[in-house]
Formats: sequence, C-alpha cells, structure tokens
Amino acid sequence: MVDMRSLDLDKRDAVCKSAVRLINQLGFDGVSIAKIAKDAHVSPATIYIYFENKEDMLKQLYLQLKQDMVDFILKDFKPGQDHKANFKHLFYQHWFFFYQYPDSFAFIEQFANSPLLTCSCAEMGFRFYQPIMAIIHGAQQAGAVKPISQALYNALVFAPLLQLAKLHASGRQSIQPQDLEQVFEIIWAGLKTD
Amino acid sequence: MVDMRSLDLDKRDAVCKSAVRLINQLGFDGVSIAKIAKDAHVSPATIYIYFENKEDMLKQLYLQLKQDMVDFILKDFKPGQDHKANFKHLFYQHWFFFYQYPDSFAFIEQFANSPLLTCSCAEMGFRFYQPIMAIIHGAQQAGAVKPISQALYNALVFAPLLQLAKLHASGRQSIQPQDLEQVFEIIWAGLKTD
Amino acid sequence: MVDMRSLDLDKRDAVCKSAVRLINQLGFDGVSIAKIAKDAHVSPATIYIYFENKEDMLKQLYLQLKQDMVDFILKDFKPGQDHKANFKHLFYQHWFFFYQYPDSFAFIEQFANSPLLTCSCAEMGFRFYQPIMAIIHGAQQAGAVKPISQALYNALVFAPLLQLAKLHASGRQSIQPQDLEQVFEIIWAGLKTD
Amino acid sequence: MVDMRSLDLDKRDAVCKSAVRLINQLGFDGVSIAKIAKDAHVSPATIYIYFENKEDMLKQLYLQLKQDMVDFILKDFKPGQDHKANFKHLFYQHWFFFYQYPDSFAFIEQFANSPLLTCSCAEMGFRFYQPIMAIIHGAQQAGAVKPISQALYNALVFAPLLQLAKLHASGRQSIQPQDLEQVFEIIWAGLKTD
DNA sequence: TATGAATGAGGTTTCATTCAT
DNA sequence: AATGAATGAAACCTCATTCAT
Repeated sequence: MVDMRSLDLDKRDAVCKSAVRLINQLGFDGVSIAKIAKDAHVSPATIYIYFENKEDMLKQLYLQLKQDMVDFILKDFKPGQDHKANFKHLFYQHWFFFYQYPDSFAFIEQFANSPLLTCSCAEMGFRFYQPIMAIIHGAQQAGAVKPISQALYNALVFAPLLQLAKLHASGRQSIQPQDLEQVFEIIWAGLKTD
Repeated sequence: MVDMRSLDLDKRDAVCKSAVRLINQLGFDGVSIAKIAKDAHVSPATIYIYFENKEDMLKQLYLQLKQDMVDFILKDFKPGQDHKANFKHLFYQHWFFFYQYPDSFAFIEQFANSPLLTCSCAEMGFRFYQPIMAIIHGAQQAGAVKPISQALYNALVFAPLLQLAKLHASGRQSIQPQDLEQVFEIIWAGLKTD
Repeated sequence: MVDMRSLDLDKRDAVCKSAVRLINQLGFDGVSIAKIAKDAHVSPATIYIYFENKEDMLKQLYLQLKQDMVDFILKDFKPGQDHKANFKHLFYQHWFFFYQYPDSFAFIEQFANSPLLTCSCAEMGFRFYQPIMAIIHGAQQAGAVKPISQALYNALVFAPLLQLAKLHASGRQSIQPQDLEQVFEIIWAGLKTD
Repeated sequence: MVDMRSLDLDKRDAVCKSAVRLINQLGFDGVSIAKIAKDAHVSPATIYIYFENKEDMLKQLYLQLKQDMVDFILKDFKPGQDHKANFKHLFYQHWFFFYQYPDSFAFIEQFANSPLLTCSCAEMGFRFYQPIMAIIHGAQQAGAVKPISQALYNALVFAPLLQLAKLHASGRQSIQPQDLEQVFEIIWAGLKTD
C-alpha cells in the first residue's frame, strides 16, 4: 500500500543496509531481527525469505562487504612496472574504502574479531583477497620487496592501516594526509629490498 | 551444605574468569549472565553484587585486563641505553602476553572492536598504556627512531603484532619465532633514523 | 494443534479480563505478566503485541473501564424536568454498575488510589465523565440544587456511594436497598435549594 | 562508624518513614525491601528484626498510621453540648490531619484500597476508630442527627472529606477554606434532624 | 542488635523464529 | 514473495529473605 517499488532485491538490500548500520550502532548483541526489520520497513518474516537465520545473515553480509571492498580497491587498477607505485595505490585505495564506507569497514572488523568468524567463513573471505595478494606476490618475485609470507605481509601493511582507520572512524583522533604519507613511507622503508 | 571456597573476592574472581572464557568461546552476544553464573558456580544475583549490570561488568573486565597486560609487559623492565634492545623487549613482551593469556588478549580485542568501547572507557585504557608510551617517547627524544605521533607509532608497531597474535590464536596459521624476528626487523628498519 | 478461538481481538480481550480479575484478587504487586498470560491462555510475549508494557496495559485498562462505566450509567437515559428524579437515576445507575461489575469497579478504585494515576491519565478519565457532570450542571442552572463546584459535587455525591460500594464488595457489610434510599435522601436534603 | 545514634527504635522509625515515603512515590509494587533499607540507611536484614516480613511491615504501618490519625483527631478534644460544634471539630480535625500528613494519609488510602487489607486488619483499624464513632453515636442518641448506621455515617461524612483531601493532595485541584465550609454545611444540612 | 553477602525464584521484556493468510 | 500475529525460550535484572559474622 505504501511501498510501490517492491522488486525482488530491493528488500534484501534494505535489510542489509539496516543491519550494517544498526550493528555498528548497537553491536551484535544490541541488534535484533525485529529492529532490523522495523528499520528496513519490512516484516521480520521477510528476512527469513532471504536468509536462513540470523547467523547466516551476518556471514553473508560479511562476505559480501569483503567482496565489495576488494572490488573497490581493484577498480580500474592495472599494476604497472613501478612496484612502489602499485603498492602505494593499494595502500591508499584501502584507506579510501575505509573512509567512504565506515559502516562497512566497522562491520567487517567487528565480525572478524568475533567468534562468529568460523574457519570456513574466514577462508572464503581470504580467497576474495587473493587478487590483491597476487599483486604483492608479483612485487616479491620481481625482487622489489623482501620475500616474506603473505600473513606477515598482511600484518605489516594492512594492520597499521586498519588501526589508523579505526582510530579515525572512532572520532577519537583525526588522521591527516601527511600522517598517512608518513606511515606509508615507513612501511615501505621496512619492506623494500635494500 | 555450605560452599567452602567462598571467601570475599573468590566469587568476583570466578565470575571474571568465567566471563572472559565464555565470551571468547561464544562472543558477546552468545554469553548471558545466567551462563556465566552457572560456569562460575554462583547465583546470577551474585554477579549484581559486584557489577552494576552486564555492560559495567564488561567494561570493568576490559580495564582490568588491559592493566594486567601493561603490568605484565613492564614487569622487571628497566629501559637501558640501547634503544633497539628496549624496543625489542617491549615487542616481545607483548607477544609473550598474547601467547600466555590468549583469552585475555582475545577479550581485549573483541571489546575494543565493539561499540561497547565508549570514549571514557577508551581513554582510561589509554592512560594505562602511558608508561609504555613513555619509553617510546624516550627513544624518539634520543633521536634513535623517527619522530612520529603516538597514534602512528601504535599503529605501526602494535597493530602488526596484534594481527599476528590473532592469527596465531585463531589456529588458522602458526607464527614461528623466525616470523616474529623478521617482522621485528622490518618494523625497526622502517622506524629507525637513517 | 492450533488454538481455534483466537481471532484478532479475542486475545486482547482475554488478557484484559484476566488482568482485571487477577489484580483484584492479588493487587497490583501480586500480579505479574506471566500470571495474566497463563490465566488468559496466551504467551507472555503476546501481551506485548497489544500493550507497550505493563504500565501501559494498566492505564489502558483503567481508561477503558472508566468509559464503560460512563456508558453504562448514561445508557438510554434522557434527563427530564424532574431534577430530583434525574439525580436519583444517576445515583442508582452508579450503584448498579458497582453492583454488576464489582471487578471493574474495584480495579478503577485501586488504580485511582495508586501512584500510577498520572495527571494525563486522570484528566482523560475526567473527560469521560463530563456527560454526567453536564446533567448535574443543568440542575444547578435550573436552581434545583445549590450552586457548588464540580469537585465538591463529586465528593458529596459519589464518594459516599463509592464508599458504600466498596464496603459491600468487601463482604464486610451488606448494603440494603433501604440503606441506599436513606443515603440518597440525606444527600438530596443537603444539596437541594431550600 | 557513621551513625552514632543507633538506639533501638531509631532504626525502626527510620524504616517506617522511608517505607511510607517511598510507597507513596512508587506504589506498593515499585518499592522493595532493598530500596527501603537503602533509603533508611539500614541493612535489609535489619528490617527483618523489626518485622516478620514485607506484608507484616505494611500491615503494622497501616495500623500504626491509623492509630496516629485517631490520636491526632481526638487530641485535647472534649465533646460538649453543642453537637454541631462537636461534629464540626471532628470534621476539621480530619482535614488537618490529611493536610499535615499527606504521606500518612495517602498510604492509608492506598493500603485500604488494595487487597492487602485483610478482614482482620480492617477490623482492627475499625476498632481504633471507635472513640470517634462514639461521639457520633452520642449525637444520635441525643436526637441531634438522624439515626443511621455507622457505615452510612462513615460514607456520608468521611468519604467526601477523603475525596477532597485526595484531590487536594494530588495537586490537581486546590481546596479552599470556603469549599470545606460549604461541604460541611451541606453534610450537616442533610444529617441534622429537621 | 546489626549487617553485607548471598541466593533461588520470579519479575518484565525481548528474542529468533514460525505460520496462516 | 510478503506479512502481522503469535510464541516458547531465554534475556537481564530485582525480589524477599536468610545466614555467618
């Protein structure tokens, strides 16, 4: 009666958006199917058409957002010969994603730090990330950066970035462009082959 | 007929231990006061003698564990003239704490990534950390490492460490001593003055 | 397998009836949502579909019963020229209501004497009563009874009636028709213009 | 350590005062032993030294306040030959009590309208009231007022008074001296023998 | 006498989920 | 596909009461 645009995926999308927003406001345990349904102008029962149950919904959300992130980072990117430039591009694209989609980012982090992240789920998210890792791997094979394992790489490069993004998003400290630049140069100084 | 092991703070302690363990098993939204109480062999009502409510309990736990961590890291440590050695000590002490008290560590991380971490709570946790930061600051003033802000420092040094610890704790990947050594050297290479 | 007598408002009605009955048996602090639900053959959660919370339920009940009372008293009544007769009619209709619906009456009284009767709620109940007061006002303007304020009127006429009804309902003393007649005549003797 | 005046009945008195005040603020079901204890600066366990249980406390309170009221009303009063004057004295003393001790009055009313007022309790309260009733009875025997039963008397005289006092205490309407005078004269007009 | 700590029972409310429509 | 009504289970929390001190 009110909602004339009831096409298939509109509702699913509205549910996803509401879920991400509410979960970041209230945390996993502060949010309920009923609240999400109300926020998305949808019946609770409708949610169960698109998702098996609450946990399934959260997992699907996580994987979807992670995929969205990778897509965003790699959009229109063709790695070139300058490995530092490639590396810098990836670095900043991460930042831009965190900056433009703070809710997505916060959700991913909150989920990844909760026991909901089962092994299978983590592995699938990891697989999405492979294209990015492939670029890194290329730089290593070219001898531009030190040969370290993917896990270490992840920790050394993206963990600091995440940490800064979280700090920025929390509002407790504002991160400026020159801060990022500084961090990037320090990381690069550590990683590049001498 | 009477519970013999119940002296004043025993109960509070049992509650804390149960809470940390269960939360890491089940997540914030998987535990309940009732479950914690049962696990700690205590009545649910007893928990409310020591904590105002569930949120208060979690906050108190967070701050307490954070303080425990700082105490552990700084125990018997007197910074010397060799800044790299000081730095290395702190780095490894962090790792040892994560390694020995994976539950404490996981709880801290899960809490810090949830909306429960209010500003006041974050600031208080931050204050506990000051003694460690003071050592870093000393190295900067001595010109041993690049002069960067505390937030950047935190991100560059401890975020990677945390990331590795999480990975290790998750069981998805085992971190070996040589991995740590490698990471340490890379970070130091980036941070040290040229 | 399915409860056959559950059409939309049946449940709400069953809840109301159970609530009024139990509250008069046990008092406001003796009933619980769970007891009402069980008595009404309904899930506790169902009650929260119809009422915001316990207090809201009691307020809605109060207003509804008060309206029912006014409807009962004024049913098929057209005030005539004989003011004493009009007055007597109202007087006895009150009594009949108290007599036929002792639970409704007791609930109204218990609620009106509790701190739950907020200002807004009292005013709304008062408004329901206006049609009755209008009749009294007519008698005053016609010079049949002394010109006193509505509040005094209320106190002089209906408070005694209530008191007798309470006594009667409590079973501690039985009020007979001749008692009522006597009370009515005394009140009228006091009120009528000389 | 703080409270040096711990004499026997001080604590009981503090408990009573807190109970009456809190119950009028929050209602019977809003108040708890714990709240009363805290308000009275006493341990919950202490309350059980003076009272058998919660219900016993409320009943004792009711009876005590009712006795206090009767004492107040009859203080220094010697009925004379002028029955109207006697009657007026009682009428106004009631009002003064309601006016000076609104909490006591509200408690009595709330209790009397709740199912806590068991038969035995009502009878005992009634017995306290006998001295006042005796005065009324004297006037009847002297032929000054119509010969009606005690219950009717109560209803006709004191119910209006209570109603006005409640209205006044609720703050919804202010009762002025001339209002009282008017009510008194009307009641007297109805009661006195022609 | 007085108490703080303790608790089982039970309070209100919300939960994830289902089902008839 | 979509839903509002319904619910048993369980959430958080408070209750009246007891007991060792």
